[in-house]
Amino acid sequence: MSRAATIKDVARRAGVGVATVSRVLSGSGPVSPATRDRVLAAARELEYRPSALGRSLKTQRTGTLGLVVPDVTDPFCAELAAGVLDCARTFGENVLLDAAHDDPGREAEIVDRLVEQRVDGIIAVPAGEEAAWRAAVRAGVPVVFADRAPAGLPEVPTVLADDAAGVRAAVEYLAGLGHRRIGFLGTTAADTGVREETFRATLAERGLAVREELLVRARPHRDSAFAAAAGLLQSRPDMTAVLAATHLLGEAAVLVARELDLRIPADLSIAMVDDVPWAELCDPPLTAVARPGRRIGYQACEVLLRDPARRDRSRPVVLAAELVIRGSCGPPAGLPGGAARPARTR
Amino acid sequence: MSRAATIKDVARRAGVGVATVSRVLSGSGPVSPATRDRVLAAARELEYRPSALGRSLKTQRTGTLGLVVPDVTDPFCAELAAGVLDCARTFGENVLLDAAHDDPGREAEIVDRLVEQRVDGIIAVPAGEEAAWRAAVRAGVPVVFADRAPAGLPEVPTVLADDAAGVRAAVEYLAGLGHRRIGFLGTTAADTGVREETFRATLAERGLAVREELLVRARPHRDSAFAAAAGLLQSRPDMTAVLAATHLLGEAAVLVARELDLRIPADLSIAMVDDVPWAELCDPPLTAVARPGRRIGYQACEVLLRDPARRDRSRPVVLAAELVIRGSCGPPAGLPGGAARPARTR
DNA sequence: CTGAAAGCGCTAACAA
DNA sequence: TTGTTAGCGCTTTCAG
Repeated sequence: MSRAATIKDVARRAGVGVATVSRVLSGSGPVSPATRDRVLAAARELEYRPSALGRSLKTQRTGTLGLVVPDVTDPFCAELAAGVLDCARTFGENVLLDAAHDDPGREAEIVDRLVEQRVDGIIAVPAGEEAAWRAAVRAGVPVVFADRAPAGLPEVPTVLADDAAGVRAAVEYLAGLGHRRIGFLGTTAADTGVREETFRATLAERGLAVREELLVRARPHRDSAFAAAAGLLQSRPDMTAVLAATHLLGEAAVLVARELDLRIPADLSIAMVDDVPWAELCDPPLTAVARPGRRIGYQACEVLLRDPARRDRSRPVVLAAELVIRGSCGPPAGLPGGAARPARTR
Repeated sequence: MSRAATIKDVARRAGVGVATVSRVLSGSGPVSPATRDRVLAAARELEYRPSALGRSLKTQRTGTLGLVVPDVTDPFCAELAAGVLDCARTFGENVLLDAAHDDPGREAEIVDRLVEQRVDGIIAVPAGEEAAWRAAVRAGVPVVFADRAPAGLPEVPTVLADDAAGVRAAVEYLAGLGHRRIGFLGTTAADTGVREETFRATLAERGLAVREELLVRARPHRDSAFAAAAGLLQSRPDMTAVLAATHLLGEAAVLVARELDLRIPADLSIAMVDDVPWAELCDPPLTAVARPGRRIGYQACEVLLRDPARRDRSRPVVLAAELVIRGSCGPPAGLPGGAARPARTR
């Protein structure tokens, strides 16, 4: 294997000009069947693979787009990425992936590299700081936000899940079951902000008092989630239900409850946002707000690629989130169906 | 925002030649401090971002590598991808990702596109067919296999988990607990082949008979996994333990056991290969063979990028797999401690 | 220390 | 219908 064949090699071998080879291979322009065959044959014999580099340099389109997520390992992000991949494929686009790990500096660096690579566009689940994204937009790279959007960039098209509706459904479900003292496990990160607000608002709508001591916020890391859950569950034995605003928080709640020997849902009902795979495997299976990660990714990609002209100037696309009811929630102890079980202390 | 600035614009603005700009920005060659400053200033004022396209065309290196996995949504693949991303970052390489969904045709198509993009190398969890990979190798693209490798391409460097050791540990653990009738849930896909072989071999080593009726193979899809698990658990009530060769199969086993009201581990011990997140959330938590997906990805990337010369001609890198013992396995019913145990041990 | 110029592989006018 | 040619933006000799 010497050097990869170039369009020139093919042209020479087929006894035609490079333009003809280009025409044949890209299917543009008129070519006589005879020459077409000769070119095709030459290309095949040389195992010619056109170089995207040359083409991109000329056409100013790379046929690849950037995808920036916080963490590929997170099930929601993975679903979202899968959606992007699906859609990109239908458009024949490649996907350059990177993880920013909620670090604005790292995110800025990634965006920088994506711009250097001259991607045709970027789909991002942004870490929050808008600086990096302003830069991308200024650089002329189309950007679409997915799942969340930094404040201050309303002109960037966005595809979101209807978190508010999901949380509202969950809280109403819990309240409908008879719960009056419902806890909330949130984070200090911006994206659980609307979840908390909606939690408060829904409680208020139902005439339930919002008890600040039942609302706790963890930093978005495993340890912190666990600590927050432990603190809440241990210090508030009168709490009969809890809503976790993320699957990490949900996981923490389940584990802490188990450690505390709380029976679910008899002693404590648990629901969470994000219907990750383990929700179903849990015992009892966890009630969760299913947010359509895959569809969000797919749509974000579609918004980016489908007629870029109209892309801007529209309000966010909001996709429905659905409450998936499983076995982790029940009436609070003391209510019909709940009282039958012995009340456990601690 | 008119047109993105090019190196020419910067040169003109700084009053120097393009070569000087290139030298300054790439840090190569000697430049007087004065001109360096002028160039830097001009670049900053113009918000100049060098184009990777021009550079790549010239240098014949794109600074990006391809990553091909079966499915980004699979927790193991996601971990592996995260490892690749980590390592690629330390080398300043970008990662072009795609999912082949175990479809050889699709995989071939992906490889084709990667070659067109002139990636510097490809890391793949291959679907099995070697044709596509031969083509890549012939095209002169360095390839490294991760987690599995198609037969017939021994010259391609490979990074694997020590599945055999992991399975052996699991079977010995089960046998040590007193189980004599251990079932095996495998797949028709090649990668669970060594797991099955090791399962048989270990049984034999311990002087236990291999009962063919306790070995079942599913196609690598959710439904099939479920059907296989249901078939095995329902028809073999005398089986006291089962080893699932993949997490999908493990999931199926857990769900079916629950449906059948089997107590775990009192009625049935379950262990599986791949320590996915839900293993810990399960009740009881599942004993599993933890295969280091992240490290596999990291190492595969390292092998690809770190001194490419010595890359070939070495045997596979094999990373240890560890048996993580949790609560899903216990002595079989009928043995001391087996029958007496309460259903919900941890 | 710096600039001019030759491509890298391809596409798209423009000619023929 | 086909060939020639001028770049796309960059790096890299090679002179100066």
